[in-house]
Amino acid sequence: MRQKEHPIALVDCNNFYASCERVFNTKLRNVPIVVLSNNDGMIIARSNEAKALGIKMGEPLFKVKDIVKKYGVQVYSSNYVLYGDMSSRVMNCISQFSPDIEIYSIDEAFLNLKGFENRNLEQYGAELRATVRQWVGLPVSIGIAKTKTLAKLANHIAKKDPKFNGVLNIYYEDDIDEFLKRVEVSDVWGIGRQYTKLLNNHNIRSAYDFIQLGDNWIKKKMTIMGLRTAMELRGIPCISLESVPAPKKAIVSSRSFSKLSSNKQDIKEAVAFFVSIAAQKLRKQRSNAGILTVFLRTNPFKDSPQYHNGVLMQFPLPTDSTSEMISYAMKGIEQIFREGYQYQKVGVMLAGIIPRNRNQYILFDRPDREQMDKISDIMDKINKEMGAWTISYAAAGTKRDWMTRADLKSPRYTTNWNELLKV
DNA sequence: TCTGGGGTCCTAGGACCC
DNA sequence: TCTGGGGTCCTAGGACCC
Repeated sequence: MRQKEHPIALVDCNNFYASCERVFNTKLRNVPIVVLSNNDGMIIARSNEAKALGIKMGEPLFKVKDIVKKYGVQVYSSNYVLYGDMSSRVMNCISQFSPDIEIYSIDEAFLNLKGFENRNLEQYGAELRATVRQWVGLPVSIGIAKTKTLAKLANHIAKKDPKFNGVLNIYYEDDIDEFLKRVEVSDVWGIGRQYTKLLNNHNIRSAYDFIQLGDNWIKKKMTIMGLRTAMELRGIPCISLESVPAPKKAIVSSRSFSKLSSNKQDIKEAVAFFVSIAAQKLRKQRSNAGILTVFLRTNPFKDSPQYHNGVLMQFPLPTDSTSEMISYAMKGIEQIFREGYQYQKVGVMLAGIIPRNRNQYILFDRPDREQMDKISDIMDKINKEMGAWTISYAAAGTKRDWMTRADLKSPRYTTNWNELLKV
């Protein structure tokens, strides 16, 4: 017999980036706010007031300029240092409520509430919500159910319907059909644009409609992933809680230029810069990478000549050395760079990632391997203590005028002494 | 003028092997 | 003038997530 399902909670910050901006600026109460992607290109977060004005997620800023002007929408560049710090405050706070927590994204966490079955779960959720509000200043919504997908669904309803005061528990309900009927299939976790189109074509509109479909049909059209989603909606857990984050299998670092460039030197600097970031992440999780991919592309939204290309290179032995990676990346750029194009974006990806065991290969490898390890360690330490990019490879440049634009950034209120909130 | 960045998993199909 | 069957590994592409 199946083990009895225990309650799972999903805690999710409302309009996270927009709410973070609001915490430190009282003038932003009840005002429409949007937060922009890197390069200030498109809208990636909106306060409720901005949503009400019809501003859509992912819309380019220039398309809503009129609305912004007319209604005095407050516009911010994204400030990841601030959001990252606010996120860890929220997570610390949530952790007080359950020892078993999976941090799912910057603004969401699943909690295992095993052993809490006999408590009043609504009240527990309400307490959690009030505590985050008080300690960190951010509004959160909470859904509690038997599976992750149902917790997501409950959370979604809690966020939309003010009647629930931000907390909806459907764990005890024997009959959750009413809840499944009020959620559109496109709002189900795991069902995106393509599957929504497919399902709508078959006249499936709600989460409830979806789970009436036969397993074979679902599996055939939506792979095992779709079937898993259906099972979860039927209250059968298929997706477990991962309290220890798995090491990354791929590490990507890339960014759009502030303006297009056809200059090979710029491109090379940018690539070296991205390699440095990726390699640091790799060392942080104590892994080595066997494969480096370098890619570049022109702006696909422009009419100008298009070119995009990438090259995959294998290291003789898996490595975590920035300098070794840079030298390969430079060779890669030489291979794929073409004169005469306006490049918009370059980047690198590390793959073939395995746990690090630095000493393992020394016998078979270049004698300078140990030296490289020492250099990496020292550089990481200096940058950690004295600030990012205190020390870096010359190849990564110093001017970096190709760097991303962020003209509308709020101060780093919580992490930088010079930008503390003045009272 | 102006459209992000960083991940995951699954499947089909090709290369290759015996 | 006929052309198996079964297995593994890898990659590209497509779907999804935030």
